[in-house]
Amino acid sequence: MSQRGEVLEMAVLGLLQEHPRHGYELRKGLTAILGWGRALSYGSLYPCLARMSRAGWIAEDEASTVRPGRSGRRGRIVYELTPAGRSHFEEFLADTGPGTWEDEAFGVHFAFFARTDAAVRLRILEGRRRRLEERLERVQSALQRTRERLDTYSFELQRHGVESVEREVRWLSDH
Amino acid sequence: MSQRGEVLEMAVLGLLQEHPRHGYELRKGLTAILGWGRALSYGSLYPCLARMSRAGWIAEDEASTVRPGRSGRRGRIVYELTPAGRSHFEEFLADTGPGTWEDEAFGVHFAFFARTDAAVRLRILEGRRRRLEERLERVQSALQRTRERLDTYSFELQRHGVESVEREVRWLSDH
DNA sequence: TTCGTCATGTAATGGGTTACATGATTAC
DNA sequence: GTAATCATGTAACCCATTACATGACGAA
Repeated sequence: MSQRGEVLEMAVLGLLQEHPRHGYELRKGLTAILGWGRALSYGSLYPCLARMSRAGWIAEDEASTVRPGRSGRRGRIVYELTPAGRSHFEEFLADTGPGTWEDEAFGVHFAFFARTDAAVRLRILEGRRRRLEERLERVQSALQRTRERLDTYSFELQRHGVESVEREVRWLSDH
Repeated sequence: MSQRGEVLEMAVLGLLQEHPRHGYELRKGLTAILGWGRALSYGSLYPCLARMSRAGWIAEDEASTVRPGRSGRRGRIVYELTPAGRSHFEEFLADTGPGTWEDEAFGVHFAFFARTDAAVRLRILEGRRRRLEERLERVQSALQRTRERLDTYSFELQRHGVESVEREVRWLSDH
């Protein structure tokens, strides 16, 4: 569970857990959570919402949804979590399995840390740190094995990357 | 030029510019340069090499390539740069256009900074910094506009990300 | 009246991974 | 002998972006 591809879906569920939102509004939050340089594209977002709606995780909030043409207001489709969607997201939050520590999945877990059980939070953080340390080791041992010195710049790029996330982990450990 | 999708290709050219290599060996360097968490997959690498070979940027180094079955050694296909490939890569290195500063393309530029003209290097670095600053501003203004406070964690995640690259830029500025 | 933002969607494309298929060599 | 690593490749799939299509609303 929560292996791959579900990252976007989990981020949507997480945001909708806070309160109902329509797609255009969701995008802002998603763009921040996913933390790719660019904004999430509508070509990804809307098909994803349609899929999740068919899957029964989210549903239109009839009360706040506005159909275009009718009334003075703009058309917008407001989604809310279904009970199924809510429990699916809880499962995701509680999951500390291997897939959890993939970069993207970690980012989503991280974004909803405030709503995550403290014990689970720590396990995820520790797993993340272990993973980053392994990564650094692999890079360093690859460097030594081939004995073929990587460009200093590339190495520093790698090292800075690992370092910065480790700083974040430390920052989180202090709360 | 160097717009999209050429990232992997440029990294290959850059590594082959140092000395001829076969695919399996290239992967190690590519994995480090591209700096995704995971290793580059062969399903990406080999088709890419075939494409580049057809395009005339790289060619088999007959002297060191070993066909399987013949002789006591393992089969391996060693590639070298063609003159066309070499000049294509030089063009890429000299390019400081907007596309240059996309995250991935920047990583490749960065990896071959040692072989890049100092003036071009500075322009690329400055552009990168400008881009990162814009990114930070967008994040912050989005935060203020919506007045809907992002989860503290997400915000710190963003901030740390930008910060760490800024530290890298500073580090590079000092040489 | 024109431009920026709000708002939703589809179709084509791109560029990667995974899973599969194969086989030699090296280290234990 | 058997497991890990070396070495190359293909086909199916995943999941994103880009380009396109449409239209209302608010502000200059």
